[in-house]
Amino acid sequence: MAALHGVWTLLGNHPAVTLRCGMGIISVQLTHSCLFRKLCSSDARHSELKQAGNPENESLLENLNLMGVDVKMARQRQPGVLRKSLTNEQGVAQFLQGKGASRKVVASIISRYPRAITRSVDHLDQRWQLWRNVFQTDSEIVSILERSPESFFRSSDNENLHKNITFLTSLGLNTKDLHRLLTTAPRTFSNSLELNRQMVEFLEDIYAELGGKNPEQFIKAVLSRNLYILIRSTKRVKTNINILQKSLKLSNSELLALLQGPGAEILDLSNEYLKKNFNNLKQKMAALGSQKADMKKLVTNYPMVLYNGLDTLNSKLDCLIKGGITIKQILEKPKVLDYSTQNISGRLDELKAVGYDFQKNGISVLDLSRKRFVAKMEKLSSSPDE
DNA sequence: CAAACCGGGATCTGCCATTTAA
DNA sequence: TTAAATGGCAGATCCCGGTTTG
Repeated sequence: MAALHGVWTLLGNHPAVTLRCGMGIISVQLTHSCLFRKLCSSDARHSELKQAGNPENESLLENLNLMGVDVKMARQRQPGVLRKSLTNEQGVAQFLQGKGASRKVVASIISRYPRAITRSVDHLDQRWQLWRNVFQTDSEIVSILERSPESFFRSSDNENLHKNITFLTSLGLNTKDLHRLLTTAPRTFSNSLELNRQMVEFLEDIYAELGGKNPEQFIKAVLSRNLYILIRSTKRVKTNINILQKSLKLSNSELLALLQGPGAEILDLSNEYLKKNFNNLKQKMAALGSQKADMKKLVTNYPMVLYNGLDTLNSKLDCLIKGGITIKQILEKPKVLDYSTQNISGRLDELKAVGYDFQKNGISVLDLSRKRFVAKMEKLSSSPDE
């Protein structure tokens, strides 16, 4: 059974097919023929194993076409919507256009999240008002809708949305925090209140376990340092915290400081990615001849180092070393790793040309903003001796 | 004055699987 | 049984400049 399931997963991406073909042994045959028919047909619509009694709504299709909706995309995403007899595509389109969305944007929204057309105008009105509690203008909301239609439309529970806003406010997040949070991770709004609450409670628990005394500020610190936390699973965050603690052998207070400090920024990374980067960093550091303690120091001061993928990080380090920078210097100024390899190597070249002495002057020049760096270079070239 | 510190901006969705509702 | 709702996942940095400090 498990094997079968695996096979279906591998064959992939046709949950509707799988379901409709049933779960029994005979169904393997059926599944194959279903897939076969699907694969062999040029026009998915007609061969799609649509059951006899439930065809797509032709007039709806026509409407959508007229509106410029990519029907093929819509069908692929939410086939059920196209079979509904009652939809509100006109109302939704008018509503969105009234808020400043262009025809094209509306079409794109519906193409990417067809279920949008099942919402009533009243319902949309309500939802829009709720979003306006956080966003100052309609156009801000429109731009988020354009970016991520799903964030706005996936849930139809306005009451839940309202509770979420109340909840987030109750955590002590001010308007600006809220705005930042929802601009960046609009899905947060559509989470169930329960899900958001679970994450917050999970963080509070961790915090208490580690002996923290001010949960409210901890939550605020973590959420504002990592706006994606609330759209991650507690499992993921939990695992990452464990990875950090185990790999670095942190004491409670060290971990606490890390989490409410810069460490929050890497909590949303996928577990495997974090692990991989950790291992790579460990190896790389060892290869460069630094101690275990250095690793701890680096990650503690600058957790973002783990955000860099394996290749990126290695090439950055190599580039610095090649330019005559020592690991010791990098450990003192890990922020240089913030910049792209390109940027770093460009600067190294420029500095080399004027004979900059890193031993004497340190490597802070490397993590200046471009403007500041240019100014610095001008000064250096006009008075080459300092 | 420069260096160091620090937070924030851009953007981070679109898909799949499972559960719930009708 | 189908569609709706919801949870979860993979993906994989770079840069700027205001403010504080020395």
